[in-house]
Amino acid sequence: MKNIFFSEKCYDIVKRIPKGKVMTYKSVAKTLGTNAYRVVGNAMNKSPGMPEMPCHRVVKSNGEVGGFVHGTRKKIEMLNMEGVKVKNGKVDLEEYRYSLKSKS
DNA sequence: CCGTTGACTCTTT
DNA sequence: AAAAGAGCCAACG
Repeated sequence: MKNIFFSEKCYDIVKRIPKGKVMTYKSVAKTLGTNAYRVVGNAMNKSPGMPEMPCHRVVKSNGEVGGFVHGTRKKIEMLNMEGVKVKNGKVDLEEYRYSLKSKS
């Protein structure tokens, strides 16, 4: 039993997203066993900036990139560099959506 | 305990 | 299709 903040769990999940894949805020929250998609976003925003923190691989459910500290546009370019093709500011979730069980 | 805050999501107009 | 409203829930003061 780990008594860590919800945010910490989010970071753990996000860090597990493989390159070239993306996860929606909702999926991350679901993986953590809750529907607090908002808290996931908040957690990313207040992200400590730890290394290997691909917060840019977390997107909205409708495929939009969402927000980013350096700007949404920057995030899109990063995703493209990772191999995720972003069309008109959107990601093909059908192709890049990634699922992960938060089994310890 | 209560109110505010959010890088969200879904439904209705 | 685009906009507005309602709903979701942890962290903070």
